[in-house]
Amino acid sequence: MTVAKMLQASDIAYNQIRNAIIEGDFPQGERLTEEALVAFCNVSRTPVRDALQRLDFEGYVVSRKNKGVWVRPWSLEDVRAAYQARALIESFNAAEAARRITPQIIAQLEHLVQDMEQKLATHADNVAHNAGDKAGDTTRNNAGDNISPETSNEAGDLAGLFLDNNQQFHDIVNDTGGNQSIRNAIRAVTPPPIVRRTAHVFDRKRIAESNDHHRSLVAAFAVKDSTLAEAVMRTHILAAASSYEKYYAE
Amino acid sequence: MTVAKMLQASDIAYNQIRNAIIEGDFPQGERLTEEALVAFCNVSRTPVRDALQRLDFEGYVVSRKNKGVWVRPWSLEDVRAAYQARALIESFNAAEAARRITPQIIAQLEHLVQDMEQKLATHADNVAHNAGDKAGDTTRNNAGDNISPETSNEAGDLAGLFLDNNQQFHDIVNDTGGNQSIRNAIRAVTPPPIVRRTAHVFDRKRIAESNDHHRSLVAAFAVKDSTLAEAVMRTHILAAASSYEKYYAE
DNA sequence: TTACCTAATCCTGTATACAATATGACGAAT
DNA sequence: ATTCGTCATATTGTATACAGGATTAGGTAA
Repeated sequence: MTVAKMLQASDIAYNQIRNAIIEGDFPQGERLTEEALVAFCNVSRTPVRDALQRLDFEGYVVSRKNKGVWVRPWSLEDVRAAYQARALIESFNAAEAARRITPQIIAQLEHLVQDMEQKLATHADNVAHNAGDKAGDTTRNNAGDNISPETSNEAGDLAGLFLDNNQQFHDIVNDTGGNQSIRNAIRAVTPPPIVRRTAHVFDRKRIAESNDHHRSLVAAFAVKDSTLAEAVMRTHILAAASSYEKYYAE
Repeated sequence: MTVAKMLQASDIAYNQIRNAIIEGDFPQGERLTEEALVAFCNVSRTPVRDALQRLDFEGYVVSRKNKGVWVRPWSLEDVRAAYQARALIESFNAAEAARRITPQIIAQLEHLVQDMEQKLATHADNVAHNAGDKAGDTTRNNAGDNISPETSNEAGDLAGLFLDNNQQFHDIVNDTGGNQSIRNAIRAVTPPPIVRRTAHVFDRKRIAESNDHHRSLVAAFAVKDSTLAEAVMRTHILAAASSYEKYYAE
């Protein structure tokens, strides 16, 4: 019995505002008044305020007490810092994941790698950047019983497909590390706006390269080589940072 | 002109609930209904909900959508994980701090070390554990123009004095590292409830030892030895974890 | 007795009116 | 002309009433 998942107002607000920021409808640095967002989302101020607090935590907006909320600007320096931090923490966690890995998890990762490979073979280059607001499940916090979807694209362009695939891959690896604090730290240094922007910067060649990193990581896991896993993960993340820099240098 | 700082309702709720959790008035695992907190704090549900969202982010409570909020239980395993993560990230940041250090910052750190040394000399052992709710300034988010006080004890026992001193020391070092993402990550793996609990576990000998670590760190900074600074910081944090484990083994 | 269904109750989510604070414009005094 | 103070306006913070989902108790059927 599929009951047509009912979305709560705070989730509607969260999804719509987040999506507008990602799509650039609300430019960086722009002020977001609650009143305007109420009109934009068709919900009341209470869920809008809830959503803004979440978006603040996740780095989409900056909020100043009694003043208001602005779309968070990300300087190149900010992005560099985020990737540097992520390289440190996520590679550390990859080493631990290599120690705890199981055949089942390896199979899941392998499936994702092959899936992406197939998509690379069958899809044409950059089609369009439509990220629908297709009402996924929601999460209230980072430890609830609902799992955040982070979904964005289901039949979209290659970059969107890669974004989802990559997200799933990293989620599995990060979970395998097993340390909840590390997971929180990774979340803190993996700002969704940047991940999304970076993915959309990737061309076919870069996506293929990234998938190759995933394949190498699976190979390291298969022999439980934690040192190699750590190095591959660091390479994978720093390469993404490099691509981002290169793209924005133009 | 000191105008007797006016506290907003959401801050009152935040401070009172947090303090009650720290003091153990709300035991781990206990459910906190909004209604009860309204009575406890004498503010309405709106600021109570704001406070709960903040406390959720900071690890004081866990929140489940449409269900409610519970005081977060910290298992020994959770604490171990937090310290392991903190050792990784904060020591990395200490290395960067060593590269960016200035004479002014060294002077500040030195002052804190000497201040603590004097307190060690003049204060008697464990007096009492009173952590007043003395209405400090507040912060809305982690990037606002208000600075979080994190104050807890001004004329209290030695452990309380150490807690403040230690907090200030680490804040300065962490800020010196300069990478905002790393700072966020450190925040994510430095759960205030655990830091406070650990500090109250420290006896005079452990406090002195900890202050010695601070002194060693300052020495490493003075010669800009980033490798040494990293190692000292790791030692400092893992030693705290060890003390915590030892204490709770009894 | 046990499993399941129903209904009453509790509690969280939402809307909205009101209060307090910040912002900007206008005018007076220097 | 410039600075400062005051007032009007805009916007955030708070209180509270209402709506809807979740939990539990009671009762009925197997």
